[in-house]
Amino acid sequence: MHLMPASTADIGQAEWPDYGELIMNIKVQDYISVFIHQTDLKVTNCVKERLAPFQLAPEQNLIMMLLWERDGRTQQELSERLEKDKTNITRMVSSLEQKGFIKRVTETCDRRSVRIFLTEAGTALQDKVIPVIETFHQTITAGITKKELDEVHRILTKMRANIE
Amino acid sequence: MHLMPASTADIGQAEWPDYGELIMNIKVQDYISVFIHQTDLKVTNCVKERLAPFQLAPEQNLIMMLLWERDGRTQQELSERLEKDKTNITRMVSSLEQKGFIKRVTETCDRRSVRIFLTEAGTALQDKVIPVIETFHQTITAGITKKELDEVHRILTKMRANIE
DNA sequence: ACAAAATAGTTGCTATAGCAACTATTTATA
DNA sequence: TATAAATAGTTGCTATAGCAACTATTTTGT
Repeated sequence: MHLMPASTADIGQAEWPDYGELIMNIKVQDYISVFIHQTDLKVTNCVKERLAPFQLAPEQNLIMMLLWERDGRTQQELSERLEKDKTNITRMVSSLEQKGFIKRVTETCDRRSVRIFLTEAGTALQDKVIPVIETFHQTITAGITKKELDEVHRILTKMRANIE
Repeated sequence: MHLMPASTADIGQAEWPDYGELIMNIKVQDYISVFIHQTDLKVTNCVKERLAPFQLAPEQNLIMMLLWERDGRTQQELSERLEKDKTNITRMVSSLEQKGFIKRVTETCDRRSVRIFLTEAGTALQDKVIPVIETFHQTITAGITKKELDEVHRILTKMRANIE
């Protein structure tokens, strides 16, 4: 029984649009999808702030993390690992290239592919950024047990499965 | 102890970049923030698909839901209710206006404000869209108990609080 | 009453996301 | 082998998000 926002669902009433004028405390935030979205925005903004000193946007940072692990990956590889559209990868890689953190090298044996390598500046960033990311994750999960995190993960996974 | 992705955190090792080459199953998805983000994208895309037949984008739909409850709201009001930047509201309202779902009326007693009213087309949309949204929420929460939803809500709220 | 401050909206910029359509290159196949 | 199909990447378009800076209007404070 979760079709309606929690505030009305527990008292088991009819469809909410019918009494929109009567119960004014209905909020779109009561929809779990909206709540997840707003949470995501707050989380992303926090990461954005913390990475701003390094000229690294949050999603660009994910690319850098993969490259710090091992560079010379193709955009295709980055796209698969990050589960992002290849067009987004193209644009993020372009941005990282403009900032001088990576360079693109066309693959000789398959000239369709581009391999991404870290520049010195890009490599140097690792020791500064990784601690920031770790501190962020310590902060956001403070006072939350592994069991609770697993529970959130499990239920969000179920929601993903529910919508295919 | 959640600074590292779950796969390495349980065995209590040092910083992950140091053995990136050895343990290849580290995924950025193991970070709860990334997982939440990807979940949000999947959820949003599902809503987007279901609302596409009505020429309504997901966030535009939230504005419509507030207006179906009661129209004549100012953009300021919409901004506060949806916790969105006023610039986003301006652009979403412009889009809804272009599609002919709403009209803007400048407030006579305070000519800085604009009140948003539904057009006939916008009003007519309610009966078609609300069932789609309700079905979506039934679908995404299928097999998930109220207790589980509350737990997710509680823990996500704690994460929000952790980052202010 | 008048200047300063606050408020409501708009526009420009960057970053992200995802679809469609395109180029270039490689592979598969008749 | 010539052609079709697949693959890698790019560009254009729309939608969202948030910051900075701007206009217009109203309210405050002296």
